[in-house]
Amino acid sequence: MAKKTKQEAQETRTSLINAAEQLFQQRGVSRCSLQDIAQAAGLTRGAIYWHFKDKTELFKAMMERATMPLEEGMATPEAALQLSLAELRWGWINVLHSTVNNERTRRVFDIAMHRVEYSGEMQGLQERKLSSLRAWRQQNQAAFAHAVSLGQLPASLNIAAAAVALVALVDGLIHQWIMDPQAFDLMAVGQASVEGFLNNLANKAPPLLPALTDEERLRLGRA
Amino acid sequence: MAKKTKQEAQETRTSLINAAEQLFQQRGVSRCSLQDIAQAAGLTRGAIYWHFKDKTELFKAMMERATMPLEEGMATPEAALQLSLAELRWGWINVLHSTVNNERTRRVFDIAMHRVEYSGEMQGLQERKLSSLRAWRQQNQAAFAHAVSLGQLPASLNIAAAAVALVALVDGLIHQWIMDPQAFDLMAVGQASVEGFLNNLANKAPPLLPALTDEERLRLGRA
DNA sequence: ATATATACATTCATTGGTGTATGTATAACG
DNA sequence: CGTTATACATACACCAATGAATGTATATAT
Repeated sequence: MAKKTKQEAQETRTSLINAAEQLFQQRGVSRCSLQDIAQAAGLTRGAIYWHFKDKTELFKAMMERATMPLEEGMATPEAALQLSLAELRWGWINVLHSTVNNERTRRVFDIAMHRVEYSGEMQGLQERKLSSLRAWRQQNQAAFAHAVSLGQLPASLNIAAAAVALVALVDGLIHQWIMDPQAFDLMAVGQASVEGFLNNLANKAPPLLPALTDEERLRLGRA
Repeated sequence: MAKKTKQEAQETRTSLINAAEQLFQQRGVSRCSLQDIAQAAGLTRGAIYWHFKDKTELFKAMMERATMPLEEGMATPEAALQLSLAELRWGWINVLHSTVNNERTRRVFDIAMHRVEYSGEMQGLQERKLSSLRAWRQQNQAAFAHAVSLGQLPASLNIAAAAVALVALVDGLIHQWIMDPQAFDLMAVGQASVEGFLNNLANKAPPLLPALTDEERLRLGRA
């Protein structure tokens, strides 16, 4: 077959990634062959091996294309030190928004969460995800520290724990929603949850719950 | 080779599951063969095919063994209607506790979250997980409704959204901790988060954050 | 005590997938 | 306008893994 224009070559590359994205989600990464992907794109394995070293590299390219725009939305570590709580909320809302409204983001989240095994060659991707998580925690913690310095939040606040919890909250919401999108309105519940969380960091209401009883503490002792 | 006692047969069965549990976590489910598992258990594939139909059934048996004790800890739908917030908190703390202290629970969570693809034969397992999630939400929502009826929580509370958020919070915390256990103390942060969440459901503090600006709302309009 | 079902081990046939080597028509370049 | 690098398609060799078939020694039931 004939050589294509550089322009056309890029188009086949993206169409390969598109096909991979679809099939990865449908059948799982390890359960669809390069043959399947090439065929779905109307090409052959030759095209894949020309553009990518192997399936792992194809997968990485697919992830990169989808996560790059999201990571650009993150503040730099220095900028995070000046982040206001309103800006922090805005960042989270943006994440939720692109999760709900960007089909590609949704698909790739689904793939990253349920259709791939993070072992062997893919191990590096989990560490990448981990460092991304750490960055989110850092950003939130910095914003909390800033709010404390402004007196918006009490100095007694455990900002590290609060950052972990807020990241967990949103991550968990997205997780649940990807699994079952019609279970709830991610934008509505997400926005309310984040705002509720942030608002409640400031107040010192009397605890509704009594402390754990001695018996309960004891029962935690056994494995 | 010789026939074994029923007692011994059960022991080989569990040792097969043990080996699978280890290898699934280390290499990922699809990346370790039945040969690998049998060998790790000091047996052959014959033993596996005797006790299990195929790898999927072996996997299911492994999951079942680990998740059964956890699901027993859940209240029945009728009992959930009478659940107090303190009992709800106790349930969550128990989940956190067995996540931290039970090595098997930890391993299986790791496998279920990062070392398996929920496609094809495994699809059913995702739906199982989904129904489990729904059950948790239902249980929490019922407890919230009960607390509202007792006047402990305001009638204006969106109990469905609150249930979603609380499940997401704990799920997200466990998720993050499994990925990076030394990042934070799951028991401490988890307990504080759950208690904070529940306590804050009751109060009506003035919002710290201003409403979204018109410009922000506009920016959400575009994809 | 004999027969039968059990609890595996061993062997075999098949296959789906990978990586590479090779072919080839044509853009791109000088 | 000829040459070369490009952008694939095609063909080939090579497992690694599966599932089923078969073998076999011994609990277990009767």
